Amino acid sequence: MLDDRKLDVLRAIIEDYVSTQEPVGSKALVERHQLGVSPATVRNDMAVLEDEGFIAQPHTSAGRIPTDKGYRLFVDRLTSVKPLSAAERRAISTFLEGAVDLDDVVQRTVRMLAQLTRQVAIVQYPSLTRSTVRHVELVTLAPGRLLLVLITSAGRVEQRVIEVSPALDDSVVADVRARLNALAIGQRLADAAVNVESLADAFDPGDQSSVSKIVAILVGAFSDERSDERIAIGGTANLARFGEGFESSIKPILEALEEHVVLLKLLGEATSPSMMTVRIGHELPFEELSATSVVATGYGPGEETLANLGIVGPTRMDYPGTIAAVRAVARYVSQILGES
Amino acid sequence: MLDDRKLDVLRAIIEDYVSTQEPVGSKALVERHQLGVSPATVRNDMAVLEDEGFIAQPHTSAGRIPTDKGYRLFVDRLTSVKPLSAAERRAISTFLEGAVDLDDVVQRTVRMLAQLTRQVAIVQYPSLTRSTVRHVELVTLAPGRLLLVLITSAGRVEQRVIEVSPALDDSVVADVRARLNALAIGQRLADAAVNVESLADAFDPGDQSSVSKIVAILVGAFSDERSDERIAIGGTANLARFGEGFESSIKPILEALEEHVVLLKLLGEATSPSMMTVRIGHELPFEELSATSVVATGYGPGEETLANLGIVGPTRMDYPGTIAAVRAVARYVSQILGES
DNA sequence: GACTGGCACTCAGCAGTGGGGAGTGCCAGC
DNA sequence: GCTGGCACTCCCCACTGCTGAGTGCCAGTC
Repeated sequence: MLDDRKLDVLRAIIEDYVSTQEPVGSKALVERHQLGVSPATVRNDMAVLEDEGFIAQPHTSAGRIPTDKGYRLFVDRLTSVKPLSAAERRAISTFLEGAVDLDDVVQRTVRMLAQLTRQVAIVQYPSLTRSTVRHVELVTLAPGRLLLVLITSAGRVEQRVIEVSPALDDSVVADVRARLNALAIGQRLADAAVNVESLADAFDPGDQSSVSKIVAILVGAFSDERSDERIAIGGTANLARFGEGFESSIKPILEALEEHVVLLKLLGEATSPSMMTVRIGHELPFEELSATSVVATGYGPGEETLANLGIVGPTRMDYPGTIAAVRAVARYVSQILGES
Repeated sequence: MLDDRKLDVLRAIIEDYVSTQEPVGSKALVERHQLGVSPATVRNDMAVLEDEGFIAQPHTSAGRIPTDKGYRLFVDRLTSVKPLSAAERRAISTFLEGAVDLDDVVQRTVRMLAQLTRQVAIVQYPSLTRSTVRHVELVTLAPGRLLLVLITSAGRVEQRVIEVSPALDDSVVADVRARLNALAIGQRLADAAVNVESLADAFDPGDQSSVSKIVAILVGAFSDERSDERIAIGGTANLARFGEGFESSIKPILEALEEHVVLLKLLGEATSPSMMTVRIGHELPFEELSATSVVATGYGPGEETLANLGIVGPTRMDYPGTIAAVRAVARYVSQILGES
């Protein structure tokens, strides 16, 4: 049904449309690509492609534009990821390596991604619940006033100030700290939460209520899903670039960017770092975003996915280039997180 | 030169233009406002106002629109802040009081501000350098590996992991901690930095290099100007609302929002919490933002300014309402920060 | 002197018109 | 199965004339 030449025609249409943003006709197509056939032949192929739903005509006497289905076929079968240039790779790695803490890593990543893809970039902060405990610290600030610090494998630091009454002896605090660490270090946060739950039982009745409170707050920090929603956004200025007839699509995107819940859904369920998710137009679970595509992937050290990152842009985008950029950035971030 | 009626006319023009977004003519003006004179008279007044540069005509046979100078006069002399409704006040206070930590306070503030003003809201995180030290904590994570935690008066917590070699005895660590706190608590960060500088001299020669390192890192945290640049943005979706002819102005705004340096400049030098800064169109230090105004103020407990917050919107905005909202939000945040 | 009604004038915006051009579908021929 | 040719469609653009909102000015009135 779709022989090689028809696929070539589809590819050519998409490439031209992406770069010119205008419907492409048969004549222009043979001029710009070495298809080796005449416009008339291309027209016949186009008619077939249109029947199959891969391209469409905005109006009778216009060229063709790709449909979501056309982009889908293109992404799945007609393109191989084009590697980034050496200069780009170098730029990514040096820029990301300059980061001083997790916050900085995420900020830099989102910038880098926006710059490379010239789209709106979204980076989810490494999930707390999916990381492991590196260290728990508990210190007395003042009698009855404790500071609890939780450091995770991804370098995230959470702290809580706890008021306990009655106050705990320093020796008890030290004991709690030691036991907490013994039970939690190296565990995933969810497991650690279970492990520490009954810690208070081991203490003097007089201290139990205070210890319980500490444990409760630590468990709360372990499972704070608010922190899973933290997200960084960059490159919104690129939205203006989409423009010229794309203005109507910019509003729903801006709205989506405000709603972190929507964004998280767009980034999708955690995919493994080696997998790319590309969702095109109506494939997204939001009708208003029918002119929008999302390219996302997971990231994290090794094959473990800590969180997702990706970009949002018009369906009319350079998929090979974008996919390559997203993948490359995800790899570098993963690597950096692995090191620290 | 400008009698009361002319000022009334200017006020009426601004009010109508802000609500309709269209040039307003003399006839419409007398119909919608009780000016007590005929259109012809209004026309004469308008001619004077135009001569003085307070209003302008987009083209010969159109109504008038206010100039930046017109808005300026309006803001300075023709308007009194209209108080928020009781419901709005209640909404602000309950919403902000639900915040669990500083990050949350800032996030909620920016949301609230965007929602109330229907503009793009910007909130600068409480400045580190301008706050005082509440507590410094120093604990041993492992031999030669220390965790330094700095808690400021605004509730900000900064932490650093420090590797020292040779490792310090726990007793030395405790001593360092005690001395640091003695020197720093209650001080402004900048002063604290000076105070602790020569701390290392008091220790054994063998420990001095390690202590110096700790001090150096603490001083670094005290004066980390990166943290002064932290900013939260919200309500970008409101940009789309500006639209219809305002599209050309949306791009520079998006670009400004990307550049935190620009934003900080827009928010302006720290003004006291009781002062509002309104900068209109060309009064802003960026030419591209000539169709944009900024309403900003400082916030912080008491008369002390910790940082700024404000909104960015089209020059054509409801100044009285916006000023009232910004002021109210700033007060509530200040109050909340004062409590915690 | 200040206000008003009247009037001529200006000009953006809109609808209608018509040519040009890009692109198509189809068909007959190779 | 490909190609050249041809009739057809219809967007786009430039041009036109009209309408109406709005103005500036002037002479008249209180």
